[in-house]
Amino acid sequence: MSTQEDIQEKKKRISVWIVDDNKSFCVVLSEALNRSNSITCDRYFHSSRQAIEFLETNNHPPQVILLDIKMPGTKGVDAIESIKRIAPSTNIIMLTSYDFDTDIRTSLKRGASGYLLKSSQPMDIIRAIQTVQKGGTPLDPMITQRMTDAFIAENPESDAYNLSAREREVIRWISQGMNSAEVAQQLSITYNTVETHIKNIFHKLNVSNRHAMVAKAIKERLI
Amino acid sequence: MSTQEDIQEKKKRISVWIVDDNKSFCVVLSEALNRSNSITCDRYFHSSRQAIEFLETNNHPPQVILLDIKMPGTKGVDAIESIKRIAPSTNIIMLTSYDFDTDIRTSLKRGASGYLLKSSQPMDIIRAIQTVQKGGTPLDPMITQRMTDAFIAENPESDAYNLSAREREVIRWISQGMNSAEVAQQLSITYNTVETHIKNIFHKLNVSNRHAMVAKAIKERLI
DNA sequence: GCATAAATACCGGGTTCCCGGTATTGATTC
DNA sequence: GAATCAATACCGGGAACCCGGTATTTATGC
Repeated sequence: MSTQEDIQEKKKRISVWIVDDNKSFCVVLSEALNRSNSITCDRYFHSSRQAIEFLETNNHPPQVILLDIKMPGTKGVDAIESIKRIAPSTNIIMLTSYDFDTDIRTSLKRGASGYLLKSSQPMDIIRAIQTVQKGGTPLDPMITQRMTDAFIAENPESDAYNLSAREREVIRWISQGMNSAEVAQQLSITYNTVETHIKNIFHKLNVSNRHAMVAKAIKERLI
Repeated sequence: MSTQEDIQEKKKRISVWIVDDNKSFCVVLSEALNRSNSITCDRYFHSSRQAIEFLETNNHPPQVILLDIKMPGTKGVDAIESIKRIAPSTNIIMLTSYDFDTDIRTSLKRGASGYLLKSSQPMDIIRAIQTVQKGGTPLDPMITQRMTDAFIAENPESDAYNLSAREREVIRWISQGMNSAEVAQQLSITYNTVETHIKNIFHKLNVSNRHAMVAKAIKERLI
């Protein structure tokens, strides 16, 4: 294989880190991942602390982190927010040996992109990494079912901000690219009212400008 | 059941429309959906045109539309963009009897949120509707696999706009709520450079302000 | 070596946004 | 009927954004 092809190959591969206290699990999984031609497992860590420290001093975060939920020291669930703060664009897939509803929910709430059982086949994990890079939410079917049942009854996070229908409507048009004047015309209300709605949304979502509002609304599916 | 409970019950249910030329399929599926306690199938249409017309004159779009991909007249794939234009927040799940890669890709590109085989059990469809409302992407496992294989080799849509790594980085920080000055500090470049990057992104994404940029970048998974 | 593209940097001026207020109406709730 | 909330509306000023330029350096490609 020539150097050029080699570089091209590397570019295509999805970069992945593993964070798991079980050393042999890390070795086995990283080898399996590297055998696939779409993923490179750059490195693995045996504690959240080590991974976060490396992330902070290094300016090349991976595209995906596989994060064990149950570890000595900082728990996986607690590491999510730190990781997301340092590397907002890195997708996190949680790995777990057991399945407590609360942990699943907490993880997804804090920014994890997926949730898999450690008993999954390497092929399933590879597929999950690919899925998450394309924007999907890889969840073990067992977990999906459990989540669906548990989540659907109560109100999801989406309702936590108490946005009114009108406010959501304003966000929708704003996210289409309209400015306040255009939204006003669209909704047949005055410019001032639109501005008031936006100010109220800012408070409810705890943001201070439109782009953050749009980002939060889309990411948290408020609109 | 009292009236209050009745109203509360209705509020919780996910509103769904079915668009499928097969009349008995519509009847059977809508009955199955209504039997669940989480979904209300408000109405069904036997052509995309009818559904779109109703959507235009009515200001209560459903939360989810199940859309057959193969219909006489306007094809399901072509209806997606019209539906998304009228009701941007409505999630669309495509139904299909067959599975061509191109159709799957086109549908997702145009804004569909999921893709199911019509041979799926009603229970699977119910779960898919719930999934899509929580932000997931329900895809039939058969389809997922096919997609993953086909998509991963070539560059995904995300590359169509030719955003540079630096530009994506700028969008990421902007979408966190930072202003240009803060992004400049974050990236150790000047305010002017950030503004230049943003201007260039505007051109590439064909938008004219930050909130549209953020919305597009997130929706099309550019960041 | 020359074209192309990415990343960097600067300027000026018009527009829009952001934020602090205040206030009225109508519907719901207690 | 008082309180609360959503939706409506207005004002003013300072900050940030948008857009039209121009320009240099470095890296990549042919």
